Amino acid sequence: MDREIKILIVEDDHAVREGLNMLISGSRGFNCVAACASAEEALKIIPETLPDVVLMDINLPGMNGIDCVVCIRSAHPEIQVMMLTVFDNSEDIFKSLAAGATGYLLKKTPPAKLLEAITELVNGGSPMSGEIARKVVQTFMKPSAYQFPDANLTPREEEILSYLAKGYLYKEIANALFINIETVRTHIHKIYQKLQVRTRTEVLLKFMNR
Amino acid sequence: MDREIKILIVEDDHAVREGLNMLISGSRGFNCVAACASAEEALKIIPETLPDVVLMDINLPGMNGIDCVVCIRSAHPEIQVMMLTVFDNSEDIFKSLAAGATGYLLKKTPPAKLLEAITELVNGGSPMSGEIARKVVQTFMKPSAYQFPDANLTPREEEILSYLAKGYLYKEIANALFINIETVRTHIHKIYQKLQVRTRTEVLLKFMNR
DNA sequence: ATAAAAATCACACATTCGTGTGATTGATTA
DNA sequence: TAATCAATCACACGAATGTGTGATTTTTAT
Repeated sequence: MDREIKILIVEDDHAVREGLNMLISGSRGFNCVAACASAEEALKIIPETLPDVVLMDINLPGMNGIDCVVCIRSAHPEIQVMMLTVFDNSEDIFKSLAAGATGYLLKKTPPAKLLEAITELVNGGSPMSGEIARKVVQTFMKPSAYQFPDANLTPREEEILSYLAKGYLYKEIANALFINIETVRTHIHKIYQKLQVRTRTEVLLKFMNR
Repeated sequence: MDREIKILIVEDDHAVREGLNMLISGSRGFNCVAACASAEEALKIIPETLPDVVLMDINLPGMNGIDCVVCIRSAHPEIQVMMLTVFDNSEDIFKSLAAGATGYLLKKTPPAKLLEAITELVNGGSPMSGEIARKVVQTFMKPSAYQFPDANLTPREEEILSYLAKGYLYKEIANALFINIETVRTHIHKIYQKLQVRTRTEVLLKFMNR
């Protein structure tokens, strides 16, 4: 890890782009291999420059940053993409992560923190601004934290529920647990009563956020 | 934010517990209000001490740390819990977050980073060790994102799919769209072919991540 | 030791779901 | 204009699911 980190910037605002360029180029261990003003330009240059990290704005003319991430990651899965944007709304965050971004910083991040985050990114981390991380973490809380704990499911019921939620057929659950399918049906019947649902689909919807 | 941050430690290993206690007590702006060796002890002391932050080990005698988080958060939702453990397996991570923990650090975290993370926690962030954050972020990446957009669903099929994903029965979809249930079945049959699935549950699982 | 809870299996019935095949109508397009 | 596609409806069959009721065994808790 004593090689310079090759960075490519995608940012349509000229001033911001050049600011980032100077910051990176002027920092030991970091090398800015390109600074693009559009997603299209970046996609063209990436095969030639093969950066380690892409700093990606979301709001771009033409193709947006999130779709650009999809393109980059499908062609070069080893490239780490860090979103760098002013948007902190949930939709952008989760679309970005779903698209394959592994970091998400807000533009207000101070320069030193940005460089630190880039380093963490190439070292297998996923740096996020505080409020971003909180939103990400909170998505794990809702379903299981509110409804399920008070449903008072027994350990066995929890176990069967987990198979149910994975889409296993009753007979498959029975095979996996070495019990009769009738037993599976009995358990699921009780689970449904406790969770106040009537179908497997409703269970799935409870796992998600409605 | 000029008040001292009140911290409660739950950690069964005596040496680690005292080490943390000394670190916190010896740092300006941090105040260790209690250091407990078990979850039960913590639950008893919390109402008296009302900490801002709880540092929680997972592997504890008696009640484990994750269940302890559930108890704490249900009684005191304003208390922030940071897991502090040697375990970095996915199950512990996601159970902890589901239980309501908002931070997750590994024990190898250096003291300065730990204090920084506690500060970030009370400021609305969700500090995580690098490899933890990466695992969390990766759950949002969907391989299904490839198949869905290009599945070439017609507008009507998309519409019916949306009802399907909401858990509507076939007959309910038919009523909502003023069409015959047979038509619904035909559409769904084609949708399943295009999405390469065999059950409604598999569709839901495609919507989710894995 | 006894009561309660959890886990197991059984049977019957009705509903829902997924598949296969086929047909009609209207709109789009080559 | 002919071919294609989207949307509609129909029928039949089997698989899977959900419900109700009841029973036995094991484990846990009081």
